[in-house]
Amino acid sequence: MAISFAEENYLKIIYRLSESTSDDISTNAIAELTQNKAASVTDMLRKMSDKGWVNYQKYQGVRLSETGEKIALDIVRKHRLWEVFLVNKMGFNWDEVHEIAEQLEHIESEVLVDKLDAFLDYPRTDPHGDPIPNKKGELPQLGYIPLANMPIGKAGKLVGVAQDSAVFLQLLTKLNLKLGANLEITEINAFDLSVSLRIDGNPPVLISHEVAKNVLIKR
Amino acid sequence: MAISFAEENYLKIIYRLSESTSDDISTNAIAELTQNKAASVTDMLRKMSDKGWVNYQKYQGVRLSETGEKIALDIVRKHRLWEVFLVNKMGFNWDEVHEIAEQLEHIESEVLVDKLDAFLDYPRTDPHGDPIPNKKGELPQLGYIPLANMPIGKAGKLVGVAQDSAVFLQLLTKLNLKLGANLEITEINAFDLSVSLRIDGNPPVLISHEVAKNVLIKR
DNA sequence: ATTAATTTTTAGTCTAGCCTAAAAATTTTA
DNA sequence: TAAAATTTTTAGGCTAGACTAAAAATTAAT
Ligand SMILES: [Mn+2]
Ligand SMILES: [Mn+2]
Ligand SMILES: [Mn+2]
Ligand SMILES: [Mn+2]
Repeated sequence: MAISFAEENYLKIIYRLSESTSDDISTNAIAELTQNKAASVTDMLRKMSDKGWVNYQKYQGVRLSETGEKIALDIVRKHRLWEVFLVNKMGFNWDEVHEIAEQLEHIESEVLVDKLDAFLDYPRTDPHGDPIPNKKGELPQLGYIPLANMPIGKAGKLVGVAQDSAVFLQLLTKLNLKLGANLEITEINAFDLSVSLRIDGNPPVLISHEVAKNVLIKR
Repeated sequence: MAISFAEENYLKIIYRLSESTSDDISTNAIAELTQNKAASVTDMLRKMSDKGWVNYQKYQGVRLSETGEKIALDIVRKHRLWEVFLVNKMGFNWDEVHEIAEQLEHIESEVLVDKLDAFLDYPRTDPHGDPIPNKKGELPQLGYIPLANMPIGKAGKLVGVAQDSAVFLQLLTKLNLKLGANLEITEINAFDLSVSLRIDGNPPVLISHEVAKNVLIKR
């Protein structure tokens, strides 16, 4: 049996949750991202465990197996390559591509993915600065850090975002924060951790800590 | 509720069957193309009839309603545009694209289809010479006729195929029959209706009636 | 015009993937 | 450390879309 869209989506979401923690992933966390109820998640975890894609013990949370991670990385690769296609070739904005890529990531053809990769000139990152796994599932090491962690007075380049919700991306665009911009923190306000930020040498503007946490820079 | 892949496939297949007849389409004919059993088709026809996409009376066969035909034409449009993309931009051969387009045709984004259409320079036909419906569902009138119907001695240009199975397309390639080739029938053998054919001025070669029926030319 | 063959529909089942409500386990709080 | 709150699982149910086997309708052949 071939893998289903539902299974692919679960694996991808477990992968995403695993990126930001070394703990086992909870049923509830998965339920929130898949937009399903916890009971449905439990069901699916049992099935995927039987298939050997995850290591799951009830009440103990779940982790991807090696096979599961490979599958997840392949879907992530497709998702991000298609996003590059949509932005670079089809002229979409970076806040418009997520839903379409969510569908395109399930297209099944290894040859197509390779040809697409070549057509796009083997991009290392997607339009949000996220790294694109190669054919073998290896991620390029990018060394990106959240803007919120950059010391005052040092300059860095905006190279990615830690989130790709449309509202967030649209806010960045409004603030003139786009990929490649030169950033320097001039001040951090102790009260709310908001940040005074110089963008491309212009007079500083104020952004929230929430934004600063989700903007990725390279020094 | 959004339309499902299964429903889209049924509509597209009923459309395809309707192209070559004005009769109502039989349950069995649909079953053969969808690769399902007749009982499953009956089930689906009832459901699609309730949704107003087909006119169906049991034992009497089925026809697309106006809405149903619009949906079908939209899927055909997407299928054929994606085929052009795969051949012209991704470098696939014309016998390799059908299965992938079968998946891509279900991607839901009107904007994407329009952008793709523009990206491909508004093609009028797909890699098999089949007409691509426009946004409104109108098909360009191409005036293609089967090679088998061309009179002896007259010349025509190969502009399409009436079938796109991989074996057939590969045979054409082997026979050096590709889109754009200049064709002239020099002889038709009464015994088996096989055809002596001059391709681009070369010495005549023999092709079967079966092939001649499925090659489309414009005079 | 019957009978036989074929086609289509009905009836009953199955699986995937979801749901709600209730029970059980775990974690937090007092 | 016992009670309360939260999380997770179980139990039972639902729909979409398939299936098989049997019945009914239509079509073809005597
Ligand atoms: Mn998806
Ligand atoms: Mn992305
Ligand atoms: Mn399809
Ligand atoms: Mn085609």
